[in-house]
Amino acid sequence: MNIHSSPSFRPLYDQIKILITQSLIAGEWRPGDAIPSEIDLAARFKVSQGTVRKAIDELAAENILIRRQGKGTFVASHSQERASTRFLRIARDDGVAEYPTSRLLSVTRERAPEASASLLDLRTGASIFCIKRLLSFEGVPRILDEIHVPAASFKGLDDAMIRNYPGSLYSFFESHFGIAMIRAEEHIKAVKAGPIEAELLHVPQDQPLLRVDRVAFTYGDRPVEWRRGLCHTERFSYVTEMS
Amino acid sequence: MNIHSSPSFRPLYDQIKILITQSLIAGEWRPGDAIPSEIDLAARFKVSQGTVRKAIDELAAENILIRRQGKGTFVASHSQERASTRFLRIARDDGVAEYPTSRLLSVTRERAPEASASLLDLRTGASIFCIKRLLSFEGVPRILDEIHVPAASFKGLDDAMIRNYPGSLYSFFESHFGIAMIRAEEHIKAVKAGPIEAELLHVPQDQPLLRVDRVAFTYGDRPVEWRRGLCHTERFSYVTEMS
DNA sequence: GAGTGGTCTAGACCACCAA
DNA sequence: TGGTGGTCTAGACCACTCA
Repeated sequence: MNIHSSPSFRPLYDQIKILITQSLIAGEWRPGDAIPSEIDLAARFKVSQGTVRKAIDELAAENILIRRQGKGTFVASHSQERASTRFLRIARDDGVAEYPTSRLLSVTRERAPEASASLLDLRTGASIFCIKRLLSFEGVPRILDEIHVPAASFKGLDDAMIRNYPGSLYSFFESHFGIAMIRAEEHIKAVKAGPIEAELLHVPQDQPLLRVDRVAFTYGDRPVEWRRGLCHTERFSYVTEMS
Repeated sequence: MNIHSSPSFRPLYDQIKILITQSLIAGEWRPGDAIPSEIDLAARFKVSQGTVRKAIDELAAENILIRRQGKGTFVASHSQERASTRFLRIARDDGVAEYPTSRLLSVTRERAPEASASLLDLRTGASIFCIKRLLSFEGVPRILDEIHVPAASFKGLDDAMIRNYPGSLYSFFESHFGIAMIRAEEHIKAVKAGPIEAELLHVPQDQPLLRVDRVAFTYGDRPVEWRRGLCHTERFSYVTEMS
């Protein structure tokens, strides 16, 4: 198969990546599912197995697919244990792994403020759901979250659905709305606690807090969530790595 | 070539990775240098080009090597333009790219406190250099850094050497001591400015600051730098990505 | 045009898993 | 035992850079 025709040369495996991503967007394979074997995909796309392999390798490197030798290749899901810490970067300083408990404060329907609207590619004033919650470690409140998602993509979301769901919020988004978060960008500042945060987080007013603003993306790099977390970092840190 | 002898199976390309890394540790190829071509390396290690290729691919993914089509494969260096922002995650909120200016405050020889010693695999009290500096954007001081490096690895480091060096600190470490930083872990908290920080950063006492603790590693995942940055995040944010 | 990395293929064989 | 991903090879050819 020959697609080498400069200019605007695009490798075959890159085109395969796009085709696989399109199947993910279309929901042909859902989070947790196994996708067809490399040999099957090679036949389907009429390329060699090696080319499919390279496409899958890259998607696996982006944490979109997960390879398991002897079993198959799976669509990454936030319901898997290994995903629990992927988007939660706050950890105990003593290194003990602990997953926080969540207390839902409110779920309301609102008009998107300019700040989150522009980051979500919405018009200011577009309808969104606003979720507020409090995350606690060892029963001590540490993170106050405010989360905005477009109402159009999360039709029918309400308080009780979230409250009754046992897993993480992203796992909930997957199973109820078919929306999988695959990437996020965060901007972090140090701010003073205001009166509301101070009360909810059990800290004095003006306590320094980490303010973590996030935009999360689903397949095709489409932004679908904005959130702001205010975090009390006593005995906890935001942990990150760079290379 | 057959190395498939379970148990303790280790792929060939993984062994090649280790051999390349050892050459980097030994200084056979230094940051900025071109390493031999894939064909030459394949001959040297007596494996196929494809196997060398996979080893280099992984090292390139870790930002240890850099491939340039038509030119060769190079050892990553902090002297390259593309590296300027790799380990500097503080950026202007308005998105304008700006590289800070540095004012060196002091370079002293000290005994390692327990905190940094343990993270650098040194005995408490081991000899270190302590560098203090102030980074400014648009002439406004934003980041107060305290940096610890083992004296044994940075023999002869002094004030004037750093002051006269035109590039970044990591670029300086590379060119004068042959030590290349390839990876770092950071722990971030929100803290109050004390009197010293307040004065140097031109902020009131108790101003919330980002406290960024870093351990940086060189080839072979050897920790060689500890630093603590205190950062005034007005109109600036710490930016990070996850997937 | 020579040399480098980049793509694609075909085929053999190994490691791992489940039935 | 059969199916999956994982490794390794050999070879052909393309894209890019530089002299």
